[in-house]
Amino acid sequence: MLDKTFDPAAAEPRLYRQWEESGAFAPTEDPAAAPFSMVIPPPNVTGSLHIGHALNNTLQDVLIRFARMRGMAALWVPGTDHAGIATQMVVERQLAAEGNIGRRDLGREAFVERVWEWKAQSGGAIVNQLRRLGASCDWSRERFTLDPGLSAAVRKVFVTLYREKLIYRDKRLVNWDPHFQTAISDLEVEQREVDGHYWHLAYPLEDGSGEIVVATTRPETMLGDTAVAVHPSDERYKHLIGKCVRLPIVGRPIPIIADEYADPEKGSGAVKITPAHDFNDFKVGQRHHLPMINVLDAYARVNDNAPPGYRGLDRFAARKKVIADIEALGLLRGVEPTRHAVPHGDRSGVAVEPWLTDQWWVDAKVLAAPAIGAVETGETVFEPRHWEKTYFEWMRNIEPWCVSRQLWWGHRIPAWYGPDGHIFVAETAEGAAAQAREHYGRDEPLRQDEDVLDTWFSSALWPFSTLGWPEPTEDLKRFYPTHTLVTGFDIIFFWVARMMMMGIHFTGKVPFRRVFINALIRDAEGAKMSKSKGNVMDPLELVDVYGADALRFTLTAMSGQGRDIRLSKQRIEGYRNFGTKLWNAARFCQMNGAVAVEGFDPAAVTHVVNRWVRGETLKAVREVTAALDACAFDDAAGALYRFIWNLFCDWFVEFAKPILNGEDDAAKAETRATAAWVLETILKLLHPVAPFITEELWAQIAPEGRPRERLLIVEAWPELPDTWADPAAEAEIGLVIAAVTEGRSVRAELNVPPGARPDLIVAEASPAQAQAQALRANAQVIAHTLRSGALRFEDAVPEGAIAFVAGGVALALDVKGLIDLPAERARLAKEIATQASDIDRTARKLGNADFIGRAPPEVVEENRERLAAAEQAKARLQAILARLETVG
RNA sequence: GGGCGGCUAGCUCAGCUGGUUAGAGCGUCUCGUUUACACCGAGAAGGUCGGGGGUUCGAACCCCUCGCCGCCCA
Repeated sequence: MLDKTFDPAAAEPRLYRQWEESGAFAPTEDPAAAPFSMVIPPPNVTGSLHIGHALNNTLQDVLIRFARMRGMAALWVPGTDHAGIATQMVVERQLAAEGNIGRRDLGREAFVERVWEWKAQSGGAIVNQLRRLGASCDWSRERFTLDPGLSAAVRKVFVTLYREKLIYRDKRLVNWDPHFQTAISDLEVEQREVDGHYWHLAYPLEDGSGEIVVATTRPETMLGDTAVAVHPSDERYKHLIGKCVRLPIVGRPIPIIADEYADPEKGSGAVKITPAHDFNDFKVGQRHHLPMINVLDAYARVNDNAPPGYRGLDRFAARKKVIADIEALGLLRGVEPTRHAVPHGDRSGVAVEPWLTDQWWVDAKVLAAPAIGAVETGETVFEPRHWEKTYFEWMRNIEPWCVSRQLWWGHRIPAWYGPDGHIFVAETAEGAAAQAREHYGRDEPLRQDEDVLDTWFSSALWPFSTLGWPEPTEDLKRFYPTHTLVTGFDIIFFWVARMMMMGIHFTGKVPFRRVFINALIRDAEGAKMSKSKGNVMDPLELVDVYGADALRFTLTAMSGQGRDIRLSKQRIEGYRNFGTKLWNAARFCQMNGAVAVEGFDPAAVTHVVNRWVRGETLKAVREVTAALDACAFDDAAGALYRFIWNLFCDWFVEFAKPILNGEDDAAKAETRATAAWVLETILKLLHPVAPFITEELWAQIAPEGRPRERLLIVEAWPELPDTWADPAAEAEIGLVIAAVTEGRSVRAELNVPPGARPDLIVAEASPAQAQAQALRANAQVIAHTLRSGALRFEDAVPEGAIAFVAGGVALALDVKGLIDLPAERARLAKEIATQASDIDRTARKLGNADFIGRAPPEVVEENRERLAAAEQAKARLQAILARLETVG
């Protein structure tokens, strides 16, 4: 006998082990099986599972389990990302905490070794956390972005793109993170609103004929100014164009130039130009061939290109000094407070500097073109579709991608420099040496580029590098392109777009057919979860308390498309209860000997309750299947919830009770077998979302002595014939349900004592034959669920009975002496009013010639029927009320 | 400034290509221990679908406009 509740803590680890040991996570070898593959968005190797991972991986697991049960060769490739800057940051912090030296003092080799140690120590954590969640990844294929194979793929891609001139080295402005002393890509920069000032600085004209005032939020950059720009059509300054000002403090003469970048509406209309420290100014500088004077070093301290008094000053100290000096010179023309956006490094949190350096760039524009096309043609589709707009928006305006990072943890760039600076790009040092020999005519010492690649460079190859590319492996042949990618919208640019570009460029095929964008999880108040706010929900704690299934079901049910998820414990608790409900329904089946019967054919059932539930099961199977096919996870969860709780438990189990306790042995046996069959179908349907409890029940409800041949995880997904739809049974049981529901409502409203078992009267001389038959045939079932007495057929509602209408049939509960007359009158009056308003509304509609003329005939007919039914119901109720008046 | 979402019951959300009596869960209230389940059962209350226009026989759904809220990109 089952316990009263499921014990997830005890069962989950056992079940997971069972799955893993059974080999169920690997794709079937069956060559006839259609492939269904996914790659996991690799979490940071040293990270830990947060609630967003839980959502993302639950949805993937739902998909992969669904595919597996459908007999597909289901492969979910797991793995982790080395997460360059994030991981390096953690280890550097560790070093600092230990009072140790910085990484530069430690040296590259020792530092990288240290990171590997940290990876070895913490790297398994997140993978085990995925197991706790029930993720059925094929762990035998687990990959890490720094694995030898994946690293080889990275080098191959780099070298190929270099040869194709799609990767090049260039000196340009980059976003420089002075904290990490590395370049970062545009995507790693976030704009933060900060309070600042507009300082108005006067630059005296060189000829002494006056001054020109410029406004800036970054006065320290004036040390690197090489021009002042005014709008060409700005009458105020036209006469000054071509003249020079003498840059205060520095003393350098710089020209006044005409450029449309200067906005006459802003400030004085004149703008200082610092090409080496501002992206807009850089463009102006290029247009006008201005010198680019870099005045900051890698730490954002003022360098030797500035006057001596400034050298070595931090940028913020330099700002203060510039202001002070300008003021002392009498050139400060005003200060106004302002709030403006300042670019910050997303990891370091410090203001980034536009800084002029040599970096490696990927020509994203060229790679983007076919990636845009693939989504335009629908070769890859986004789900929900509207994310395609976001994708297009970015891809169509894509900028070159800075891929070099001045870090140590990552894929070292496969480029070597000769003594004269000549670049040799090759997959190996030997290859580079060979090129150099060719180039110089002799061996020359080469120096490998110190930099590593952006983490997202290797991530971009993930769908094919994990399958073995560039080797033509079996996996690659069978499982690429992958079927679906499940990820968050926050990495559409970082990751999805780049996989599209690299995938198409290197394999000629899109990396995935479908991209499902899952929602972002927030707390119950709608705030983004963050450690600093202290509102994070640890998925593992939730698993501890409620079980993995409850968390999974909650996340699935709440994953409505394109919307934030507000997660609350209350909700999880509700779905935990749902599991218990199912558990107890199974317990009921078990107590009643409802076990799977060998050779049972649901097609052959005859009892109307069984025929009905068979049809409802068919509907549920269709609904859940269609929903999962469409990634409509919330619909799938909703359909499961309703079918299991509101249909199977609330109605079928109740209907089964009188049959199982009755005298008809054939009906009993059939109902037991049907119940067992529906339950097993439920376990299959629910398994992708709630794998643990279903697998456990699958084992526990197996008939004594006959263990299951297979685990539920590899059972076949239900496919039921459409012929099992049974409109007649549906109509019959529908009437029963309506009668019981209405009857209960009436009982409650009139305070009929709960213990009373009043007779149910079919109060009409001649109800429709089918309906009368239906009620008669289900008298037992009705009596049980309505808690009524005998079912009687009478010509009219007898005195003292409370009448109601269900499914068009006039019914009454014979509660002589028990009813509260005034309450009953009020109830009837209210009911009549409801019908009257419906009649009114419908009649008005039907009275409208336009409606009759233009609405589709079936809609008109529908309304006619409704009107007739309402009028009939109203008439009946009025008659009863009238009689009640005379009685009372 | 550009773009994308959202605004439906006290709360969280469903409502597909216009025709439902606008739904669910939670919460609230009333009743209930009927041998699967109190992590339960039965019933009830609760919404002018953000405001205003328009299209249509008919709008929560389509169009315009305004107002908030959130996110992304400048």
